[in-house]
Amino acid sequence: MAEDDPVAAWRAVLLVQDRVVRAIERDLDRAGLIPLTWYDVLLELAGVPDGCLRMQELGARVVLSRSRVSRLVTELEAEGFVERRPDPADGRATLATITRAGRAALRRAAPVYLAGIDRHFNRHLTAADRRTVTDVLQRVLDAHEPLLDVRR
Amino acid sequence: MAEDDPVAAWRAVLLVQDRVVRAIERDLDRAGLIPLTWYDVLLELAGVPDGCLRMQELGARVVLSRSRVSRLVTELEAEGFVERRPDPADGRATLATITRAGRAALRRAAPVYLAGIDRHFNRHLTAADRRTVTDVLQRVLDAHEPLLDVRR
DNA sequence: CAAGATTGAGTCATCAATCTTA
DNA sequence: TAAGATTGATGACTCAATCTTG
Repeated sequence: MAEDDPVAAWRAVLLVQDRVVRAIERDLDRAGLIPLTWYDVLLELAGVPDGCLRMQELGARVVLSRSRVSRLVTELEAEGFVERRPDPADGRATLATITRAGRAALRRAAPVYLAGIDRHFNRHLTAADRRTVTDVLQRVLDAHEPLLDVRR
Repeated sequence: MAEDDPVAAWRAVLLVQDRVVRAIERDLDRAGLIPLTWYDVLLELAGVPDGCLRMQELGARVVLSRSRVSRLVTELEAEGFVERRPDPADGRATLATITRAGRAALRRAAPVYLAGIDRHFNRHLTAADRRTVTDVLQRVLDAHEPLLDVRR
């Protein structure tokens, strides 16, 4: 078995990300729930005390560009899951706030999302494996963005 | 430190994939080399004995849909990096074959690509970490696609 | 009819330019 | 002048429908 392939670990990350994301998206779609990008945005907002974040902050926490987040928030607003309001502290900034309906949609999707992560990913790792993967990849991430922590 | 977050390891995979892919794409672009999707396709073709693969096989090895691969091969063909020919064994199938020019383009991009993987990913892992990540994620992959091996 | 590949049409995502406020 | 956010234009990607051969 060739353990010395310098690209194997990286290829594994690429392939696993692709297969697992597709699987979870399929699960959510089949259950008639919100798409994964909506879930990720709502989850970030729900995870912060006031339920609101500046557009920029939101973009940094998610794997999407600022402009994509802007369009996504427009869609979420149309659905009543998020509200936009100006930041009182800085007139240039916009705060996206999760609504009660947004939290409800998130709550409905959560079981399927968590079950998906479990079934398509966690199930195949021991607790120790998960810890190692988290720690190791956190170090990679630190090199790219020192302030981002994968643990919420 | 909260080691019990059931989503942390998965989030780490998501974020690392995004940050590292973007970094490598930027490196290739700055050096005036082929884009990452072209690299991946050419690499798969170069890695197989005859330098040719059925479109379907190619799609399965890369993180792209069959239709995307079809369009990509059209672009690569226009550039002279790949040739299409019918499979003599099955008239329905098309074989994509890497050309001499394709191998040359791959060879030119390889140093930047490999340096990117090293600088943006491998550098932050010990050899033991890499092995663990590879083995663990290979198990996840096996559950999705039993026949795909991350080691070439 | 099923398998393999390609194409038409539409969605997703980004970059660069623009608008607004600091 | 720069920072924050949005929009116009464009490219990347996918799904479903189609064409061809087994």
